[in-house]
Amino acid sequence: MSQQRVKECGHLLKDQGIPFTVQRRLVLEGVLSLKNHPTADQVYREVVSRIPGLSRATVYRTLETFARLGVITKLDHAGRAVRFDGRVDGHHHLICVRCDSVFDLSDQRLDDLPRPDTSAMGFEVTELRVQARGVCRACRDSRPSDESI
Amino acid sequence: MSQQRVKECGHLLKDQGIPFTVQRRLVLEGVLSLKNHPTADQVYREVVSRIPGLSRATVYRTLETFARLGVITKLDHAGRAVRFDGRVDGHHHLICVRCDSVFDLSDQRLDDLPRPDTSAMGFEVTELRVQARGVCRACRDSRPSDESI
DNA sequence: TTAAGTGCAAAAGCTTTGCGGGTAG
DNA sequence: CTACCCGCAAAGCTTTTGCACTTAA
Repeated sequence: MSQQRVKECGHLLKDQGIPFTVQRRLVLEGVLSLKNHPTADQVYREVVSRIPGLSRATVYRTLETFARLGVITKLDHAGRAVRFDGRVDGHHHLICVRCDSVFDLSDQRLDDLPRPDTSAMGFEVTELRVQARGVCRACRDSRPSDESI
Repeated sequence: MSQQRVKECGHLLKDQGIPFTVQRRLVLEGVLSLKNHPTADQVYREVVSRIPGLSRATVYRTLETFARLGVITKLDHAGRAVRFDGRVDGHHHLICVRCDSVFDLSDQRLDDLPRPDTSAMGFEVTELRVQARGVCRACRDSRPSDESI
C-alpha cells in the first residue's frame, strides 16, 4: 500500500542511527494499514499475526518512538487507551460522541483557520487541529433519537 | 466563587431525580475551582481535604455522572488520565506539547468556523472544538530550543 | 420499605520498566 | 566489544465494579 511511506520512514530512522528492525517495519505497516485510528493493542493484534513471537512491550515502545520522531501522531481523545494515526499531515477529525469512533476530515476551509493571537500568554502555536464532534451514521441508525440511558 | 453555577447544577440534578449530595456538591465545587483541567485524581485530592472520608470511587462516579448530564465536559487529550473541564460553553484549548498543560482559548473567529459538509458520510456534527498545539511560556523559558531527548 | 449513594477493597484495563539474552555494527 | 533491541514478566497507574452499610423518601 504505502510502501513509499515505509521506505521514507526507514531512511528517517537510519539517518538518526535508529535501526529499522523487522519489528519496527511491521509495526509501521500495521499502523499505516489500520485506517481507524487504532489503539496500541489493536496494532499489536494486527502485527502479531505476522511475527508470532511479538511482544506487546515492543509495540508500545515502537509506537512511542515513532510518535516522538514525528513518524506517526497520537490522537487527542478522551477515551481510555491512546490512539494512533499514521497520518502526520495536518488534518482534522470527526469524533462520534456515542461510540468514540474517529474519522478523518479534510476541509480546506478548516485548514485555513486564522492563528489565534496568544502572544499575551507567551504561547507559541504550531498547529491547529479541529475536532468535529457529533454522531456517526451507524449510531444514528441504531438509535435515532437521543434517548438517555 | 461560582456559587451560581453550583446552585443551577443542583437544581438540574434534582429535576432529574438525582440527589445533590454533599459529596456531589463538593466535587462540583472542586472541578469549578480547579482551572487547569484537572484529572479525577486531582479533583479527589482537592475535595478530600474537605470530606476526610471521601473515596476515589465516589469522585470517579460523580465526575462521570456530571459529564453524562452535561454539567462538565471531558477533554480530548492524549494524556494517560482523563481530564475534566468545568466549562460547558463552546470554547477552545491551547495544548502544550511538551508538558501537556491545557489552557482555555477564547477566539471569536474560531467560534465562527464553518460547519464542514459531512452529509456524504452521514455524520451529524453538533460541535466544533479547536486545539491549538504548541509550546507554553514556561516550557519555552526552560528549554528555548527544541533539543531532542 | 425501597431505591440510591457511598466507602472499601479488589479487579480490570492500559502502559511502562527491569532484566537477561540476542543481534548487528 | 559495545550498544541497542527484543521478549518476558512484573510493576505501576488509572478506572471500574461488587458488596455491605447508610441514608433519605
